[in-house]
Amino acid sequence: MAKRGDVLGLAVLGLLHDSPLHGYELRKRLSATLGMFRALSYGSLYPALRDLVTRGWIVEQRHAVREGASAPPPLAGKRGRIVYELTAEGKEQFQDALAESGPSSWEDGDFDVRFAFFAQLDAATRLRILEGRRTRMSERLDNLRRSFARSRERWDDYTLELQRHGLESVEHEVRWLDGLIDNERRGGPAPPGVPPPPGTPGTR
Amino acid sequence: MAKRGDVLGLAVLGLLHDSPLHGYELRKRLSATLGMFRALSYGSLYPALRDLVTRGWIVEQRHAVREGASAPPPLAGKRGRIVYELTAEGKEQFQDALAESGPSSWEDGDFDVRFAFFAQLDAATRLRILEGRRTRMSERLDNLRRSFARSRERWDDYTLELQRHGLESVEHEVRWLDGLIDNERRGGPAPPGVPPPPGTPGTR
DNA sequence: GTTAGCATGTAAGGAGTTACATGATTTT
DNA sequence: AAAATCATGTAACTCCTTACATGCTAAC
Repeated sequence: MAKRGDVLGLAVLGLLHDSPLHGYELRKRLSATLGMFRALSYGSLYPALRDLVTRGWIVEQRHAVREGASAPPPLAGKRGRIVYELTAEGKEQFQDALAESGPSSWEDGDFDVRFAFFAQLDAATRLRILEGRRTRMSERLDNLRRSFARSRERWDDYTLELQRHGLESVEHEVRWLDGLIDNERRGGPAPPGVPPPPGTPGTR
Repeated sequence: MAKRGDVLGLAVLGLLHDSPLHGYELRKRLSATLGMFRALSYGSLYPALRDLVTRGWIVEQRHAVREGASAPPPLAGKRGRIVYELTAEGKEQFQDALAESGPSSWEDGDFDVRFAFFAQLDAATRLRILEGRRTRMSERLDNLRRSFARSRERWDDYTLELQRHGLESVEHEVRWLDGLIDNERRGGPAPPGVPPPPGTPGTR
């Protein structure tokens, strides 16, 4: 990608892996899917695309008119769609970057994008990433719990409630990861709804 | 604050409202409490403090040595703690900015900080902010549900699972807000654990 | 023919991080 | 006396957004 930890670049290559797409469409998919629930701006996307072209990971195909248009006068100085396609080198880079299962891959943004393309990783790598993420989230949980216990008297009820809710969210995330790890270990190649470990026992 | 929507400035003023604090301590509290669970860097904090000083919202009190130290030779070119204290104007600014209950106050960062200082707002303003936030989150939920339904076939199981989990998190947030609004309407001045609406029914 | 949505781009700037640099105090 | 932690600060940089600007295509 542009650099180590360029989540956007990784996501774009991943989406282009299936089929070539133009910028506008890429934005829609990035916004709707990859844990990137907030709309990504064009001011971010287009420069990133140009960067990937410069690196040779993707190539442009310019189209002057709509797909349905009869005559395809390839380009006439006018502006049309620019469809991007993954190059062979882009594919390689994508696989390498995706399989990276070190500390950076358990951080929020990185993890989400990797998870979205999990189908393209082997089971062992998937497990390594999931377990790393779980450890990371457990650490966060411990910190929150400790700071929550410490601040019990210092803060008013609203601040405490905010912290309690944050704690709960992280606990939920850890349980989710537990389910996924379980599923993955069972050799279950896909998580169809993630059946919560039989009876959905108590909170911790 | 520095500008409309300066969450950090608002949070600092809020923490200083109780008692004067120095930068290092402020950072600890900001990291541990205000929904800002990730550690804030000094490279952000100190410039922000200087900015607030420039505006006259806070003032510096320099201390050359530790509190326990005998002689307090106020300052001798050496470096010591700098304790910041809210000015009268700072208090005003804080109250005004905190009570701002328009669209920006229902965005992620803004909402969390305002919520943390809810005790200092009147019940009507609290309710307005909570309801705005709830509407905002419901919108987000609708978008996610629509995009989830639309993409059912386009995506593999992992991507779908990621979206499902995101959806679930937002649903959880909406239920949390419902509880808080309920509580607030009942005149309940504080949320002691937020009793989930009696039986904690099914997920949706 | 005009509005709405598709499509691409640039410039400026906001809000933060990392890496660096310094020094004081406390603990081992 | 060394190591850990407390404490403050700067410079460079990253990643993203906003506001602007352009033009094409479809629908009313």
